[in-house]
Amino acid sequence: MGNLALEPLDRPDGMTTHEYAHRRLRQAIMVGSIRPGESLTIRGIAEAMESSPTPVREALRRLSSEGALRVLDNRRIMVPRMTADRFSELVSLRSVLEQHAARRAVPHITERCIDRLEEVDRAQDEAIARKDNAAALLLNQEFHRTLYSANPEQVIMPMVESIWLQLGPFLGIAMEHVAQLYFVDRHQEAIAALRKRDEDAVAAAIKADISEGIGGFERTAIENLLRLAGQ
Amino acid sequence: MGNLALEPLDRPDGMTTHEYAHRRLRQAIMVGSIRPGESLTIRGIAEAMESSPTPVREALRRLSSEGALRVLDNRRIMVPRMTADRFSELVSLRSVLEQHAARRAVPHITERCIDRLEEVDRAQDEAIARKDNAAALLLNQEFHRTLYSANPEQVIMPMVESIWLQLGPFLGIAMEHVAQLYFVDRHQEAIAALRKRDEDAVAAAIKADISEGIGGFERTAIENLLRLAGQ
DNA sequence: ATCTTGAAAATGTGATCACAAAAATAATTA
DNA sequence: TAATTATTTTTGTGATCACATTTTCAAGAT
Repeated sequence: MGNLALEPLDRPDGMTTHEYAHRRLRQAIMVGSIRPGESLTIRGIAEAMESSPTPVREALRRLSSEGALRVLDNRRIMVPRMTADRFSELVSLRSVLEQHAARRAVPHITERCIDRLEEVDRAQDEAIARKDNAAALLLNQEFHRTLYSANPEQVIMPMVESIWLQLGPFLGIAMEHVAQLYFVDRHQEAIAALRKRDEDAVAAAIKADISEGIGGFERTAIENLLRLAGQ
Repeated sequence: MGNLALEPLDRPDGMTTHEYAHRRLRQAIMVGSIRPGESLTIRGIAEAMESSPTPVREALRRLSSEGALRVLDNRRIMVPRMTADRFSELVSLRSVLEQHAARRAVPHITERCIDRLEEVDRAQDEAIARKDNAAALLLNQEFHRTLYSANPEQVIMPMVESIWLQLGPFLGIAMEHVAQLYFVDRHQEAIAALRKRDEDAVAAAIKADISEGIGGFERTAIENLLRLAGQ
């Protein structure tokens, strides 16, 4: 069980063990470095991160509540397999959810916040230029997160993250089989709309960003990809 | 810590202890029988349900990932306090989410499923007639759940349940201070639309059901209610 | 009386252990 | 050789314990 794709992570002190385990597993799943169907064992993970079953089990339970993991009848835990139907369900929900999140953020947007968005977008462009898919993926998420988090009342963000978490494994597969992920960037469009505080335009930009990005996969392409990956 | 409003629940055999604890706490929160601000202790709950800290802690972690509980900096766990802003955020998200869930369910609706909806709606009307708020609440949820679950690909339902979970405590307060909850019933309208497989009409019915139901609380009414409840 | 200090109790956290169920492997039989 | 059974190992689960932090409460000082 040493083959677990779990990169060590920065651990601020005061952070509990279960919290650390949660973040590490979460990130691994989010960028697709744990293959769907691969079964995770509590002891294996505990050993890999030099702790004990108790906090790892707590982390796994949280992740299963977040939709990132599925508990089978055998009580074995794994990253859920992707299907074309599930994918389409996830993408359509993502679109609706993030459009709504964007709208609800607009009234709270500050110039300071827009500057930060520009900055993140620039960093993402650099990551794309140097063909660093994983970094670009994380920076893309960072962009969206920064936008939606302008709204101080955070009830939507956890759900958006849950969607990302569920799409993660598919992105991992896509990155393995497609040399270079095609990144769409409607971010500048979103930023321009934000400057004008135009909710409809912001929502439209987000919708386009999603539907042309991850939503751009054709159904048959997905089925082929999944077949190729032996799912 | 014996004053925990935790009614025992049916426990099918084979159900794990942490799962049982999770369901029991979840239901208590959902119908608003745990007061926001009341701090929950692991040992207290473990004692109340005659088990030990380990599985209870797992249940609490899951519930916090589901948005039902909040972990403070002191690591104490409590039901989040409601605010007028958070309430409005929750209701608007609920509306968007459930309209989408309803639309995605329509293509999968069967006659058998509509019959079941009729049945649940009838049961809810009976509960309302005998002024049993808690039962009516659960049956109302059952109606919505049955509808959305017609869609076999279940990625939306957990999020809808998360919203319900977060609104639960407020409903508990409302039930304490308003003698009788005013139940809106756009269910017949939804059923009629379902028979015609009219997505727009179904979504409209759900939207009305929510906005005239829990969404019908005026902002000032909510603030007064919360002040009254000492929140 | 109010505030401060110190001890005692309560609480969250994580490691460990025992047990039962499941999976994997070895041995046996047809 | 293939299928079946028996044995061993692995794994999930939950109770318990030790430790550190927090909270509570009582005694003392200002």
